[in-house]
Amino acid sequence: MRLGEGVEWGLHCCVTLGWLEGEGPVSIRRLAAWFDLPQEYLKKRLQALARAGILTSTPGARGGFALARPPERITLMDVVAALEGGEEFFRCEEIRQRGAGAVGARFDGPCGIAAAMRRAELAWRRELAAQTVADLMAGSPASAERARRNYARLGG
Amino acid sequence: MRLGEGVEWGLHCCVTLGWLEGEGPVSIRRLAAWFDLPQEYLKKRLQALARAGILTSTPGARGGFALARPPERITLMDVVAALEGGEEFFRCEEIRQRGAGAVGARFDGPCGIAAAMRRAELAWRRELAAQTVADLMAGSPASAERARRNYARLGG
DNA sequence: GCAAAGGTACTCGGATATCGGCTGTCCGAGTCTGTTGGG
DNA sequence: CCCAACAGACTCGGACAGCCGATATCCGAGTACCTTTGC
Repeated sequence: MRLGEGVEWGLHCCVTLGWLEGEGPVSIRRLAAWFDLPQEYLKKRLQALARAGILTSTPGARGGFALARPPERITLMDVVAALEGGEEFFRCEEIRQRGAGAVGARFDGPCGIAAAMRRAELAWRRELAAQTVADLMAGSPASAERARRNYARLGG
Repeated sequence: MRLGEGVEWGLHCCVTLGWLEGEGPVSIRRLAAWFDLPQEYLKKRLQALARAGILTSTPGARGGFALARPPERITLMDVVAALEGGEEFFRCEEIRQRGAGAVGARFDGPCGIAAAMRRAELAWRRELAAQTVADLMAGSPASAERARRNYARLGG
């Protein structure tokens, strides 16, 4: 099992957009050049973040993407759910109700296996929800300064 | 992102094998009939569990699969790792080091985003490691009795 | 000087191609059990 | 009665096909800013 690359891209883009706050919207072309990523596919992923209300997108010349709210109010869970669809890892197909093993059984309560997997999944989601983009920005303070410098250079 | 169905199959098989302890090895044909699952593919998944030391497989006539250790010592993490490869959800591709955004940067420490994702993933793994097959067996006590009855009927 | 027209840069959404992994099936080889036949 | 040979049941490992989702690209349409043109 594996998360899509779009999660890494989206998180890095959110952090960078946080650092570039105040510079106006950042075009997808610049963001793709920023991380050397395929422009068209990165656009698709950021559009998903915009649909989820995490980014704002302004069309037209000098348009682009920006954070829709302050980075303290964007959790990693928000980003992951927007990019991965928010579905659960484990989908219970209720195989306990099928086949010869189910003969004569009553299935009142929920499947214990599904409940156990859900517990683990909730722990994951809780941990993701406890961390925000602002935390990630604070993780490497020197980078904010460099981001502004590099963005000015890229602007040409 | 989604776990393979094999995880659900493997967990249900482990619980059932726990209930049928003492009946000798259970053949893949019976297990497939037990849950109405494709026999050949289920075999592949159980072979993976055997390679991981969770199940024992005895060849020959009247052979089959059985738990390799008492169910209290088989965690959900063991089963998931054996069936899903134990790789991490999030693989950091170090895109922070690529493109125009990386100009003039030094990347001493680990990537903060990777560290944050790893924290969440560890919470998931910890939760899975805290639950055993024995816990799942205890979840529906009436089922153990029924399992033995149905297994005797299936035996013919 | 000012307003209208056009060009440019950008996003949005859909359509399409490609690739890898999960699902599922099949087959040959090896191993153990139970039976059968000869001494 | 005993031992050897055989048949059956089962696992192991590899090879292979089909399908779906992730990745990647392209195009037409819409929108905002900027420049040019005409008065």
